[in-house]
Amino acid sequence: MPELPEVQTVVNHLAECITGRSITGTEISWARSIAVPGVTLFSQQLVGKVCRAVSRRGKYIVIALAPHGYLLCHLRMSGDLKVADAAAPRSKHERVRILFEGECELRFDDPRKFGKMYLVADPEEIVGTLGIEPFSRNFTSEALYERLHQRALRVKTLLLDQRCVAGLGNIYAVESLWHAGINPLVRSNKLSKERVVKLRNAIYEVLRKAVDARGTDLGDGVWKSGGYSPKTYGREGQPCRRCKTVIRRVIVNQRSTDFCPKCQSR
DNA sequence: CAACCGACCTGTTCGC
DNA sequence: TGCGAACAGGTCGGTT
Repeated sequence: MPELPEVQTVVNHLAECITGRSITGTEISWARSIAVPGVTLFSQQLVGKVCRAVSRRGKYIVIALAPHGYLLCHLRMSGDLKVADAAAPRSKHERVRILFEGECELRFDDPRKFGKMYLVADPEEIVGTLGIEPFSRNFTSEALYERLHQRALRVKTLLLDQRCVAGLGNIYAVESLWHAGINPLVRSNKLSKERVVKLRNAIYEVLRKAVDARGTDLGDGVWKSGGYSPKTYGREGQPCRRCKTVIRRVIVNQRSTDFCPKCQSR
């Protein structure tokens, strides 16, 4: 479900609500939501810590704790993290609750149970292998070109590889390729410098607009607040927003991939 | 080396 | 209306 813009939306919410608060307890109803360490250690080490800051790396939420340690969370397909009043009714799919002083709690909802939380000394243990952060100054067309040309994968496959660019998922990879006019099946190492410049700019613009819109609303009720409206993703059979050609769908890496056969020809 | 497949899970939608 | 199949925003490890 969540890609970079949706994760950023969660981060903004958490930063506002739990920064400076201290943890008083935990409730874990699905043990496998805790990736590391074990459930017991996780709870023991969390109690008494203070939430120092909340940030994001790729699709990981990073909560810095005082006096030490980091709580990371990956929402995977269906996860959501929100702060709620202790008295507020709980959702059906709540997996972990982290209790704070002042009757407020962090709730990890995750219907499909794919999401994970990590309590570590150094976030690099988890996010160390991630690629370029799209909003950092390192995200240049030169850097992207170099990474695309290191391998001969279909360009969309490489965009989904978090070791290349961190934060893109199926929706925004599809959207970026449409904006850049690049066919998803093209080999990454065959892209010219000019096309990589277009791709870099498309990725940056798509993500920036989606963050501003607080993510995408796909109508399942989870990201209802998200106002980003995909131009191509999920529009198979409908006219291209640019040239009216019927949008087609192919499967790349077992993921649905919508594209315009004319704007994104080979 | 790149592509594919099954796991991990549950909920929703679609076709009959 | 009911029921099974297909599919869903992610990632990993093992095969082809």
